[in-house]
Amino acid sequence: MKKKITLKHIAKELEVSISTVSKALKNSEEIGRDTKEKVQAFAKLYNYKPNNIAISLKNKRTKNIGVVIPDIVHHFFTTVFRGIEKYANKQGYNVIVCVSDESFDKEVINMEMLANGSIDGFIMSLSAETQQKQDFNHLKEVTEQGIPLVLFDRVSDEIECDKVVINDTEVAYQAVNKLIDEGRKKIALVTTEHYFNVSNHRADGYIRALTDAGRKLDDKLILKLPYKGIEDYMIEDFINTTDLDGILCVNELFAILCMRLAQKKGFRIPEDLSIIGFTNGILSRYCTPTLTTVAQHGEKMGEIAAQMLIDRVESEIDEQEETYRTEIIEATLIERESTK
Amino acid sequence: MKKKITLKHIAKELEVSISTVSKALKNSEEIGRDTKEKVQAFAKLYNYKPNNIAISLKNKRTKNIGVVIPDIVHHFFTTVFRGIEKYANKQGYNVIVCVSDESFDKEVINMEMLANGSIDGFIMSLSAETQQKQDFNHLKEVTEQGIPLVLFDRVSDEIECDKVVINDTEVAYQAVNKLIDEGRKKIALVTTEHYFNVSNHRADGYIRALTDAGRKLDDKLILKLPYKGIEDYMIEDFINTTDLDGILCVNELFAILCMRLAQKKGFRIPEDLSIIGFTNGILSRYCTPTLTTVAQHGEKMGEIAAQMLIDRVESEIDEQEETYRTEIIEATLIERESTK
DNA sequence: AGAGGTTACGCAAACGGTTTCGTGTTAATA
DNA sequence: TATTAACACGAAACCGTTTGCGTAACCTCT
Repeated sequence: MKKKITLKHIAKELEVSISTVSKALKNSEEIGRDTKEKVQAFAKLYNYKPNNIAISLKNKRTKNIGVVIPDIVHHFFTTVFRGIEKYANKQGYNVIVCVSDESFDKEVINMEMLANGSIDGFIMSLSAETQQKQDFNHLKEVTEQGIPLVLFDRVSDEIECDKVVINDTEVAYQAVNKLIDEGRKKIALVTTEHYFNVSNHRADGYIRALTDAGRKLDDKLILKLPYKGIEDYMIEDFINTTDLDGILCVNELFAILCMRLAQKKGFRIPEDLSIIGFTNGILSRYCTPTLTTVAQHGEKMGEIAAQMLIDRVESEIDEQEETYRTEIIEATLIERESTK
Repeated sequence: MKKKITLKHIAKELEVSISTVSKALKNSEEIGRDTKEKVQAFAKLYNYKPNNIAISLKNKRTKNIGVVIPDIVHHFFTTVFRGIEKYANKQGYNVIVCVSDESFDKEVINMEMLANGSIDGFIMSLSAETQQKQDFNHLKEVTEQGIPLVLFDRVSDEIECDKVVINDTEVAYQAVNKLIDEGRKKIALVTTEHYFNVSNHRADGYIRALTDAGRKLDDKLILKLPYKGIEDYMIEDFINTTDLDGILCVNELFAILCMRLAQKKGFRIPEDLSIIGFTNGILSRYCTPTLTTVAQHGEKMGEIAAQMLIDRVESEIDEQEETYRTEIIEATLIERESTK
């Protein structure tokens, strides 16, 4: 077993001091040609690589970024993560992922674990429970310690930090307008409980589109589903008791479920019923009929979040004039077979 | 901005030595009651938390584990990751994820980045390119340095380390037998290029099942698809030119594609054609008809991999008698609508 | 009162680097 | 020949902890 070699080993072997070795490896002008060559050759031979931890301690910079997301078995979050990882890696950063599992407590614990020096900054999307409780103290503590934070998708106005979101309201507005243009008269919204900020924005778009078109709003056309533990009957009841010919769903799963259950009831899609979902995931592309959906461009979102974070991390501490940005990514409607 | 407080700050403020503070916080018998209380109160007040990096340097243990996987936007890998993260977190470990993107070079670079002290051990699944090249030097270097390594799913016999796999051959055998029991006469196999070990094992099961049933093997019934960049025509040609009534696909996507394109050609599923896939992902559950599939129990796989790794990491270095285990997880066939 | 034992704390090394500053040697200059 | 600058290198501090060991002060017992 060849244990990792350190500066000390090289120094002893070559009978020079540790500082000489360190400088020689950095090609410092201070060190003579011969010594440099000798040291560098030796280091290469033994495949010397400086210890990241030691460097982190010295520099007070870990080159790690912490990502805390509610779920990892989830198409949207993984695409965002891919973007983060891609950009971060390019900049020489590694990514530590923690999954909050939609739990407030886990989110807090994860952040505390990471905030004690393990990472240079956070990229996060709030857990369902955090959004519900509206308790953001753990985030505020972190930012007060001077640790940069970038929030994406599930954000909150109460937290002052950089953010990346999509134009939820506008794109929902567009989606509903598409349904209106198709001639749909009874357009439903299938959404989550109120505490998800994105769902609310999408609902706003839905409402605005209908009112702008001079339609009456009808509460019976809005179905709120729990985030976890959905049962078929919840949707079936809705479909059975409601007269509708178009649905906007705030996520992909809702859309797929609606489509399946509507098909089961004999609806032809898109002839009798148009369906539009959010999240351009794998389901949307491979279900039958394929699903018209809002692409959130998660990968781009991740890249931008990572860029914002790393910029913050690397900007000299003073120049952080506490002026935070919110980057808005333009989502796009991808038309497929579930609409006309 | 409240910067993180250190032992040194506490020591100065309380006019004691750093070591006294350290010991007091650990409730050492060496320190007097009064001092301990004073220090602990002060530490709590200022929310002192020891710096992870400093501790890592001291202990030569980071409490981080490195996960290198080919892809993150991929159901199976994310479920495995979830298992890893779950177990690791419970044991106080954090997880650094690097995505090799099926590239050998990225795999090597990622491992090198992490191997310089950032992590205590690796959990990996080999990239496509690595399997193709059969070049495992980066893995051997890591293990020679004494860094524990656990391979899952995409493993290789050439690497000596702990492994977690599923009983691919047996479960493929079972799956094909199910098709035989259904009375299928022309059972096809849709697989990947040869260099994926799991595909080969699954192919073995396919072949064994057919030969055990006294069937003649027919090369025409085997379709090899590229791993990326699949075009519809590749499958359509196969379906058009081959007489078949049953298909075993080595992954979920292949199964979904076969199903879609067969349906398009007028096949009724499962009446005319039975399809079984691998990976019990979201597609299998929500496509129409739902897909009979082999559940690989990724989460369990991840948990076991993490457990094996952490056991290794925490066992005293000497007792590693170089006796590696390969844990085999029993995959199970989940029957749905795509088979009778 | 002196020996011996506690008690309660501090010193310093160590982990593996980086970096500032000091210094001995040599060669160039006056 | 004495002065000095350039060169090449080493000592030591530092990042934040942990921990073995030394020791001053006090106590107890004879």
